[in-house]
Amino acid sequence: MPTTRTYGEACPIAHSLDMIGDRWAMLVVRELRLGPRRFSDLQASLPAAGPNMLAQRLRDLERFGVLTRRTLPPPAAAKIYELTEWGSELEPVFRALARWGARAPAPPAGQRLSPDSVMLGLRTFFVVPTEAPWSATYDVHLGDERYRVRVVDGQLTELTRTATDDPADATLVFDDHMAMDALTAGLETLSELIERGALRLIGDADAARRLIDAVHKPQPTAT
Amino acid sequence: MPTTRTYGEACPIAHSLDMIGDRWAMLVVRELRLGPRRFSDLQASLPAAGPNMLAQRLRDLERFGVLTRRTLPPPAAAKIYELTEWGSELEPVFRALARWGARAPAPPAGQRLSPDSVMLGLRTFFVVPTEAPWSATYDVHLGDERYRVRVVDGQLTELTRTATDDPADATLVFDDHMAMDALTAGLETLSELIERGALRLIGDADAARRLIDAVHKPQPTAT
DNA sequence: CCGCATCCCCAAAGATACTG
DNA sequence: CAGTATCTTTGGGGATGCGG
Repeated sequence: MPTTRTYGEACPIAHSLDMIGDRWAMLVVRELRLGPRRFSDLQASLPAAGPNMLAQRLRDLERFGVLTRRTLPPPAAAKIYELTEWGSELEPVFRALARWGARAPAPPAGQRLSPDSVMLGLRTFFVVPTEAPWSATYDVHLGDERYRVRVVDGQLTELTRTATDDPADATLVFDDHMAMDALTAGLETLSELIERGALRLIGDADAARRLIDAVHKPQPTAT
Repeated sequence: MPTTRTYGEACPIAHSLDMIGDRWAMLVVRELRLGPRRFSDLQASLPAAGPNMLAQRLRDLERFGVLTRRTLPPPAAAKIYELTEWGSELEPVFRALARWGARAPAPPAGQRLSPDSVMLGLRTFFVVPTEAPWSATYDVHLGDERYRVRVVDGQLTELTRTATDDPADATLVFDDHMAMDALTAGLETLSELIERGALRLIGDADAARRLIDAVHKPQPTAT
């Protein structure tokens, strides 16, 4: 009776890890946090995981009920993967993990950081303001990627990849998505970025400022 | 350029997983949530992980700053492992993971569940009451294990393994720790357990009831 | 081109035995 | 008690192939 590959515990933590604890599993789920993706999209986002690994994880996660495989209606008959309702409830786990990891004594340096990850940082480190709540829609351009953000009464209610041309209250255009990361990390200010040309702001500048002010990425702990 | 064993991303989630994403790592940390443990304690709690695995993970986690190895002052010159301040800040991650796993469509059945895990469920599913906050200390006996619980103004401020004989306001004695799990899951009530002799209550019965009433373990989602 | 399946290789995981 | 040493097994990483 060799190892059963599960932890064999009724503990809900162990059970969670049985489902999403395998290597790459959480990162696959992370890639679906901003909306459905195709196999090749996932492969492009996670190049270090081979296609076999990806297929394996997608099968497992589908079996557990974390995501579903769906075929889009014609004419766009593409197969997409998307989180189930229950799978999307991993959000608090990501939030806690990201907040913990951001405070690591030895932060990772000089590594890849995708536009998606930068935008997810917005959701992760967004803090609902106790006073002066506001409402606004935003378009955020990160290089070639475009995102739609919606804040209602100080709550971040929407954050998706988008292709719509609906006008937003404010549009933030970053040529380099790392500039946006520096912004959310508090390493640079909106004004500084605009001055050095890393950010173009269209529309309601005050709304843009409110959004950025609500994001507080913690700094590493002193060792 | 062989595999770097890390995800190679600056994303805080990926970085967290680089540190605590390896197999057994999270469960090792879980074992330290109720206080320091010796190597042999950990091995007894995680028998499926061999001593080599355990030693490896402890080394890794120490290197990352999640836990420290410390030698107790004489005469009890035992080596113990305990979470660092930063390591103990994984608590929200465990909370989120446990809450998610508890709602799994296909819950794990008939598997091991340690007394420690049962007590940790108390912390995980404890909800601070919005009204009528109270304060009390508790002794909880789960088979041979004893735990000290402290609630101050409705906040669960302490939950540790203990050996003290300080009298508590209320003492709950379970011969079988699974009875306590059934209680926190809402499958049985305090009164039922007492009636069938699975629970003996000493001291302030009202305080005991308040504690149990504040624990709400969610049920699996309908599929 | 998209969505995998297959194959090979090596690094972790797992089991067992043993030692300071 | 607190691990290390050794050996076997398994799963991950990488490349390639192949049907739809």
